Amino acid sequence: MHRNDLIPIGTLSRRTGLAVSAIRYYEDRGLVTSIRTGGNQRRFLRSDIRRLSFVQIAQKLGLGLAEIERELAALPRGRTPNVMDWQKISRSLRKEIDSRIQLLTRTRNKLDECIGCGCLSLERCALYNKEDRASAAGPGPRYVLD
Amino acid sequence: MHRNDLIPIGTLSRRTGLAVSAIRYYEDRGLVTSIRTGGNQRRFLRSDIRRLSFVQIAQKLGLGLAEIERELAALPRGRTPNVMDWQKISRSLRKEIDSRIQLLTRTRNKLDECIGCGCLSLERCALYNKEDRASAAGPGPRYVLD
DNA sequence: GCTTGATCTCAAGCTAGCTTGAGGTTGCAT
DNA sequence: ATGCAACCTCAAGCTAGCTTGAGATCAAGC
Repeated sequence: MHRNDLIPIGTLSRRTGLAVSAIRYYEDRGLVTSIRTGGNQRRFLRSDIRRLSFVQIAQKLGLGLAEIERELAALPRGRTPNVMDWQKISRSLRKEIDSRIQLLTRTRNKLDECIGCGCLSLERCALYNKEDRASAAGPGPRYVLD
Repeated sequence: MHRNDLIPIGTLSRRTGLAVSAIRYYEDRGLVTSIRTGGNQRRFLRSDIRRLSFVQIAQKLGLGLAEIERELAALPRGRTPNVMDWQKISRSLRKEIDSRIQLLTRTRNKLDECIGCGCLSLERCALYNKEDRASAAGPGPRYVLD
């Protein structure tokens, strides 16, 4: 509503903790959009602070930028997201966390069995049969939660 | 128990599900070692099947190759690892899983609070508010991430 | 008006973790 | 002894997710 609803990239950087270069990269990737001033400088909406915060949280959960973009697609276009919008998308994220916890728990249980028999690599080991590998595939190197 | 204990890279590939090129890469990285035949072909120990299986499991948990190498350092050198060795290293992996589950659970709880107040997009939300304890750590959604 | 810091574009570089391709050799079955 | 799959090395390429650098422009305080 006021003029100061538009913030330059440096401010967005400070408010999100993201590097300016990262924000520009995200814009290229379509994760966030900006308008330009007469002098061709980017101006973002304040609500983009939250948008990029969401990106960071989702990333920590192991989602790739493409997946995050898909999640963000649930947010309205042309209107600043409201409480309901964020609730909806947050719940989606919660489901993601739940499934990851489940996967880890299953893996842990299987590892427990394998500690018992010391097998770890035997064909019959529950941890390592083909069937299981398919279902457990996904996270990859991005799945680093510090 | 003589020649049979040494396997070529293709066999190791089939037994682990890893690509031949990946195994060679791991050898370059020092995750596994081999001896050479007179014709310069690699020969691995049967126990390397288990070693590489461990690598894959650890990778799924989000560990980088460098970290995995550190874990593997716990295995004996010059002797084929026995059940006890693998039990020990498996337990180490189990701890890793536990801590990841804990982190996810904490994150989920915080996200729940935010769904409860519908705040993920509001300035006063504990997740994003710069003025509360989250801001002490600096900008960005640290409260959820840390 | 001047200076300084913030911003711009575009291209290239970087880490991780591999794969792919070219060109050549080995080893085992027939 | 021959054929061919499996093996070898080395270099380059690929995806993801950015960063860095060059060279230029913009915006704001004094």
